[in-house]
Amino acid sequence: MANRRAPDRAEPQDEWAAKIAALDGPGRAERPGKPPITVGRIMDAAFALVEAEGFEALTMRRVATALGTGPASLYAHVRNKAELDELLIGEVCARVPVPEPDPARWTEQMLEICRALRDEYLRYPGISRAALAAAPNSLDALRLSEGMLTILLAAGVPPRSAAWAIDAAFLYVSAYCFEASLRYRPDSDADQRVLDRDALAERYRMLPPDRFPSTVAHVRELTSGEGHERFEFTLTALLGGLAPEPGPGA
Amino acid sequence: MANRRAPDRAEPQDEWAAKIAALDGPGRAERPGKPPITVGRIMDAAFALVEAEGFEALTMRRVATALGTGPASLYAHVRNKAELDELLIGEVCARVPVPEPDPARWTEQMLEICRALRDEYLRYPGISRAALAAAPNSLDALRLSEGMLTILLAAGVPPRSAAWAIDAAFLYVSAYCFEASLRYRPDSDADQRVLDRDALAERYRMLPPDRFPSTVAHVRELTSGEGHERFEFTLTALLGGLAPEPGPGA
DNA sequence: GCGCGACACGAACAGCGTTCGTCGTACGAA
DNA sequence: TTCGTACGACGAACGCTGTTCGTGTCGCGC
Repeated sequence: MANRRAPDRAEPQDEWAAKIAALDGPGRAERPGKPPITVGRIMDAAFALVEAEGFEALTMRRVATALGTGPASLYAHVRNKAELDELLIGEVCARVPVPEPDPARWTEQMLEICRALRDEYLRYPGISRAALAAAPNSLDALRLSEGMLTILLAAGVPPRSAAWAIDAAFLYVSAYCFEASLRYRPDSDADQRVLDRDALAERYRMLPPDRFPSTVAHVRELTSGEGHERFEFTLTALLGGLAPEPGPGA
Repeated sequence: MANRRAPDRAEPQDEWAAKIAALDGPGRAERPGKPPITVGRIMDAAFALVEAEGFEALTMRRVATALGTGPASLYAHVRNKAELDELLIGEVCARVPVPEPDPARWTEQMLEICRALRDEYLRYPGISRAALAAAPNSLDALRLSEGMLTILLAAGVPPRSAAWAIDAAFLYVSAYCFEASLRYRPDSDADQRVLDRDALAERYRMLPPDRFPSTVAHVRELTSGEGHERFEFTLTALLGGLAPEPGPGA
């Protein structure tokens, strides 16, 4: 009864409560005396694997091998691969600092959070795919959400707009990183489906101008964007639409 | 030599040219006299499968079974599962109508395209995951991109902003549909990881108010959004940041 | 010293994408 | 008409995935 494996349907609400209760406990208590297999060790191995070879290489078997054991051993500490994914995303979110709200700098503060999350995602190529699926299910992600919400509310953004904008920002950051991790695959020459900018521009230029006049006329703009300029552009535009009315009324 | 299977590295530029050249040919010419296995029949079976059981069920084996054959037979007409995915995404994009640019209604016209694409994506649950990977590699997707670009340029949006906004809009629509297809899984009771709105609100309310003050104070806004209100909100905000200066200057 | 429970693990199952080699057939050449 | 050939279709298999069952083995409490 104690170890009863939940039917994957009724229990999660209880687990959620347990997670919340554990908030005040010793965070991530890892006894240094014990050498055996742990959730922490599993996560470390998983992170190392993703960092080195990308999210596609994150396999229960490979994690187990990295830990010097078989795949079955992992399932005593992690219910699923999906749960492992969620744990990784949670840890990534936990690493993102949330600044104290400063209403004068709310846009910049939002960008700081998104940038930090982006960099953390990009450090583990492809991991954002898991984030797209698991985003709102983690307490650590909720911590980020809470931080953003506080910043936006303090800046005077209406609650509904703030809530929806946070959702959109999360979604965009994840999708951006996912796409970036596809484009930016240095080693794996196996599946070079995505093109670098020059090849893309070349392809655009090959298009028939009568059918794609705007595209061929603006190849440069379509393929422009150094570093994370597009990232900044999109989030700035998104947040710009939220600008509250600071002056006359309240 | 004629049937030389490309090393997956050098040829795609030629294939791209071939696709462009085929633009003027008889579109999707499918001889009604021949009953054998065709790319068209493969795509039809694939669409039916995804529509009925979601993108996860889209398997080479299942497509082959639906066609009354073995999986190996498909590889004569489709190089990869990835190529099959791209074909499906292309077909989906091809179904989205692109309106004639009307500078007075540019925002609404952009929304029309995005809504049509969204509905097409949502008709095939989870297919947008493939879109996130394959977006800019298809001529049909480029047709949409061209249409949006023309609309934005005609409205006076600066080219660089237009190009980047189109990218962001594509990305958002795909990510939105991907997330929606996760939340909205009617039949499969196997993996009920994602919660409906009530359960989510309940979880939010269980949070400790001292740690998540803004979240618990605005549960209603965080879980609100009937239908596609969030979709409209985000795209409107994104496009709102592009509003050109129609008046004084040029 | 003994027993019991919890943890670890080897082996296996079902399914995936993909490839190899063979088979059948249908068409062009003689 | 008959043969040769070439090509589309396919059965079987490979290596991989996530996951589970039953067994083993270790260490702690009594």
